[in-house]
Amino acid sequence: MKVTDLSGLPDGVPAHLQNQGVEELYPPQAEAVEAGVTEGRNLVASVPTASGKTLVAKLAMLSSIERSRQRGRGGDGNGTALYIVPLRALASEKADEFAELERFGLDIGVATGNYQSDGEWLGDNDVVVATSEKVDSLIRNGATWMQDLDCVVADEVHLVDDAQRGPTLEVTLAKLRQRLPDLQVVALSATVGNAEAVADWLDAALVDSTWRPIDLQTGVHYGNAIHFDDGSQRELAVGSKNQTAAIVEDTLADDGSTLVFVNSRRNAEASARRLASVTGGAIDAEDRERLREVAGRIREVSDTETSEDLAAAVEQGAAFHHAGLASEHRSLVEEAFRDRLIRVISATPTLAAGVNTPSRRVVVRDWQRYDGTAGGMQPLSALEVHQMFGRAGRPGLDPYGEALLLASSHGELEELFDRYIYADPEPVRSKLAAEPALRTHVLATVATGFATTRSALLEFLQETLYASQTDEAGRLESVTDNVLAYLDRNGFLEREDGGLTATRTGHLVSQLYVDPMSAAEIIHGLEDAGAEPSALGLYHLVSRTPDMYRLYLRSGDDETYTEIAYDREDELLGHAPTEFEEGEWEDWLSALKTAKLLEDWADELDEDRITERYGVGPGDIRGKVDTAEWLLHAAERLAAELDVASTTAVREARIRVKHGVSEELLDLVRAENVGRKRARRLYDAGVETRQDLREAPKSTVLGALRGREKTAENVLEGVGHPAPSMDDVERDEAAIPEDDGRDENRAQANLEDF
DNA sequence: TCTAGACATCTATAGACAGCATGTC
DNA sequence: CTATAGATGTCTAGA
Repeated sequence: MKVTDLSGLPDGVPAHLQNQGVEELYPPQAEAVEAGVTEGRNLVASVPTASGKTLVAKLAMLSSIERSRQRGRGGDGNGTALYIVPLRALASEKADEFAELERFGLDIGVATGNYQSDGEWLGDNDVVVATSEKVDSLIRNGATWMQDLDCVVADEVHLVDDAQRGPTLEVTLAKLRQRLPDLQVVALSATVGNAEAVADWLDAALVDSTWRPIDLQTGVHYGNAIHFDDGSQRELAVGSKNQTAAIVEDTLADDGSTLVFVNSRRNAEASARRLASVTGGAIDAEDRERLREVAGRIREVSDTETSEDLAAAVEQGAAFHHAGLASEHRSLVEEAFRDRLIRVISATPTLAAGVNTPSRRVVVRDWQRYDGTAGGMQPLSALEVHQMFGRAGRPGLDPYGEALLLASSHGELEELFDRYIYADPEPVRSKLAAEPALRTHVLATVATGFATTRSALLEFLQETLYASQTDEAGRLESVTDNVLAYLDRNGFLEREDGGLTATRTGHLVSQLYVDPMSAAEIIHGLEDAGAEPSALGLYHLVSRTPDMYRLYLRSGDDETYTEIAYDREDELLGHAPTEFEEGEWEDWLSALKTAKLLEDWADELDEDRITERYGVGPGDIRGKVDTAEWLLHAAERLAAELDVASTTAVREARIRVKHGVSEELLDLVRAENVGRKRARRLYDAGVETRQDLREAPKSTVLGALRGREKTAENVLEGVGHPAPSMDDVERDEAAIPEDDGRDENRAQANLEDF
């Protein structure tokens, strides 16, 4: 099918596609059009990565907007298309990709937790890209523009299988469909075992294809050769002993790049270090210079050990990639890899699910992963491995892609072929009937008035994928009843003759988007607290909710934190478990460890000291701080609702953790361009408030900011200084901070604990 | 007695959404 | 209950 054959699209779209070099649709795209995506028909497309799913989505959205415009005749059609993604990083990536549609008069908006273009004005956009949680939250908070949706696209819909976040996507789609009977639903999925079941659930046509625009060869490396799926073999030059190194070397000889997937952060870092010695020799002077530049920018992001290790590897053309990295680190690495500067990345699965980083070769080095709940190593699913494989081959750039597994014995070679090369991906199974998932969604469904009786609630749940998949008729009902009882018991909703009403607190909890169990824990803690709970007490309280991903206890931590638990017993809120209740006690301690990290951050301890002390990466600090801030915001609202005395203390603890400063700096950090470090330097030089900043001698400010004129000007400008110019200002030597020395002192008090 | 290298033992384990109101080094 | 890489500790042979 040619693009010129397309109809029902805004004027100029086929011509625009031709300009981009698209003449002919890919076979799965043509199938989608034949199935009616451009005519408002529901569609499930189960196709491999990079086989043109995005164009299918664009065609669906463009045609639905065009239809809406026709209906609105004359006026600017007020319909909207919603594109749901699983990750925030993907939201901005997709929005950038859709930006080209602006030439057809479409506005693109983004809505995620940390970035929202225009509140209620979101509805003025023609296309909104959002995470599933954000969409759920928008529904809960009654965003009116959702009533005007014409088309919703759910990207990576196979993630409904995910135990934590899958139910959100599932319930969100079910709600949208129930509320808007004419809504067109397009679901894009990786190839899965039961795409037809998903299609049935959504009353959709199905395109189920394994077609790829670029050849993908899969195989297993064993001994000194790669055994491909088509029976062919490739002998590698004898050189490195290490399997991964041998493959990377071989790829380099062909001027290609390699993506190595491993099963832990530590392995990713170690592997990058080793592979750096392989890539280091293959880099010419010009690339080396550019790599040094990238390494420099990496070092600027933070001065932690992780940052330094990464920069050192990057200088050699290698890198690691995992969730402990700051997001700036991640994007620098991804960008340099796409620019073919970095030749090899050792990564945890972050990269498989995330943004677009294709590579000539993909090596799945570790096919098993530690899983504490299963008691040991578990094999990856075929679906996961296939997703990683899908990163192989850059359409239009590489002649082909290769995806490899590594075997260390002949038996393993055969097992890998059976398990991953020849195997079909697993079916998608809904995880909705788990209490944690239903807890939050049942409350939201009642609070938003979607269901006002028990039977209406059950009827709604019948519209989910879970209901269409289960044979156990009573299961959903009994879990729902458990959940209703829990919500009732905690005062979030009331049951009367089968009628369901959310209480005020219940409404608030639903809108705050926290797990009702988190809210219950916070409420108990706050009721137990006096007017002045300590910051540590509050950090501990939010750290032990199910919404906080706690730090692991490592060997020795047990004693350390048990001691702290007793030392600061009276600061901790709520009912403490005893040392003999093993599971609970351990949970209490890991929450305490997390709380200590937050306290250290709010006590202005240096980032690198924190990463060292808690064995985390710079990205982890950011993540914990973010989550804590969010939960403390919820706690603040709950405290106000309950009218307990601690509201002010909660707010202060929240703002301190947000900025990472102690109380005395709170005024300063509110100034533009002033963060925890600059605020501390200014304060120590005697500039203690924003008012001081305007009135203090400019030489003092310049000295405190270590003589950076431009920075000093920006800071003064930010607080409305009448004459921010630093021309002819001499820095005041007395105000210059003595670097490092002071930070060490500040850490002292805490160090004694360790 | 010292040291390099072989060998044994120990240790630790992926990912990341949400509210709200504005701005890091 | 399952594994494995890397760090650290211990042993041994050779000087």
